Amino acid sequence: MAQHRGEETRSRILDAAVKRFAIAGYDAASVDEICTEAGVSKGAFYHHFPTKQAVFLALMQGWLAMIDLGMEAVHQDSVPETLVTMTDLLPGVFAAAENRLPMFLEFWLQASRDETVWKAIIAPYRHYQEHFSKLIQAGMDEGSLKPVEPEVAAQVIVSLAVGLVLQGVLDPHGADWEKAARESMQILMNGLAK
Amino acid sequence: MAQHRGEETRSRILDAAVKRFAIAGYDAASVDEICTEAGVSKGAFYHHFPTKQAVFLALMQGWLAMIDLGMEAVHQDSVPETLVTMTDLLPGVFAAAENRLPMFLEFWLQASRDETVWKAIIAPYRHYQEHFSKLIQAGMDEGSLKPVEPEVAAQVIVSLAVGLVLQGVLDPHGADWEKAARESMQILMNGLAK
DNA sequence: ATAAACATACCGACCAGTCGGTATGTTTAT
DNA sequence: ATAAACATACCGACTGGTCGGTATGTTTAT
Repeated sequence: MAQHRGEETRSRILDAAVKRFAIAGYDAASVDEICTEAGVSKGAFYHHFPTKQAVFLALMQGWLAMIDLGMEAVHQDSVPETLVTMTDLLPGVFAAAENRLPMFLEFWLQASRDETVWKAIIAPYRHYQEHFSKLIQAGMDEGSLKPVEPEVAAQVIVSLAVGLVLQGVLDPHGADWEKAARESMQILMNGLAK
Repeated sequence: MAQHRGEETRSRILDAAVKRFAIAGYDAASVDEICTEAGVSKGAFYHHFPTKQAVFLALMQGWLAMIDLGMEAVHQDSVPETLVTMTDLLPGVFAAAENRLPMFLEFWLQASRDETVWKAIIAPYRHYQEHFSKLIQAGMDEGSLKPVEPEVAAQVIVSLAVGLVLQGVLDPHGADWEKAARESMQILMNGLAK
């Protein structure tokens, strides 16, 4: 059962890292801290990950893959319904992510400065764009959406989502962000749907 | 003219700091680096600012005040026109900010973790929200907008702006963000205007 | 036995902030 | 007028501590 022990340690490190990164941020969260939180030695840490950044990247990949899965899973009868349903999912995302949300921002920031991180984040990110783009194209094809440029409409949706998340991070009690998300999509739909 | 020398030094430090912060980020940009960039000694630095964070804060305040001024300045005949005009301003903001945009993100991130920074950023931020809120209320009063909750509509607009800026930071060449901004507001207007 | 898994001690680089001292004006007293 | 007293601006070596990563030794599973 050697692998088991290893896997356990590895995921303890990952869990601890996400906690520390979320609270203190990537730079401020020290490897020693993460190890303590995980109840693991530094040797174990560097046995499983070559660098601190590798942990960060692993976390990011996992997060990205999760979003991707959740998004692809939603399929309603019509495109507008699908979009609204996705919006209904957002509160769950907010609640589940809670304190991890600042990490999302950290991903973004690191990506804007670090070539390696950027490459890791940009592919799935463009994938989202494309997903929405196709969704909107489908909506136009099925006649439920007005004719628009799918890419632009997709950008609008993604921008809105990103902006809502960001504001949720900055000012969690400044507004009812669940409601804002729902109403936002509603207003957008008013502009998009036939 | 002792003050003159002082003012000059102070602004050199500020300029250097914005450069270094933008390139390397708050944590990674060392005070020594900033001093070198500014052609100023560490003593001078700490003569003008009590801490590194004070410089960061000063920068942020200036930035926030600038946005505020720009926003308040726009007044067209009708509310929809005003909103569209504000969108037309965005490209200028993008261009002028260029490499400083990651700093904007840094502000956000710091604010989500640092009480001091948060307090400094949250007031102007809520002020923007309120500004848009009133604008939309005015639009409803003048009959150019559908009846909606002004706060929510304002959140949508701010979210969209924030999201667009963020994506501009992450993926500057991934899309025509100027165009995206303009079209976004157009779609929103379709949903909001009578 | 032996290799993977883990622990501990340690290294060198770096960094925010301090401090004693200097230089460049500016005011005051004579 | 001018020198002493004072104030502001600035310099750069130094400190105390942190942190990512490494080296080396020990345990554990097969």
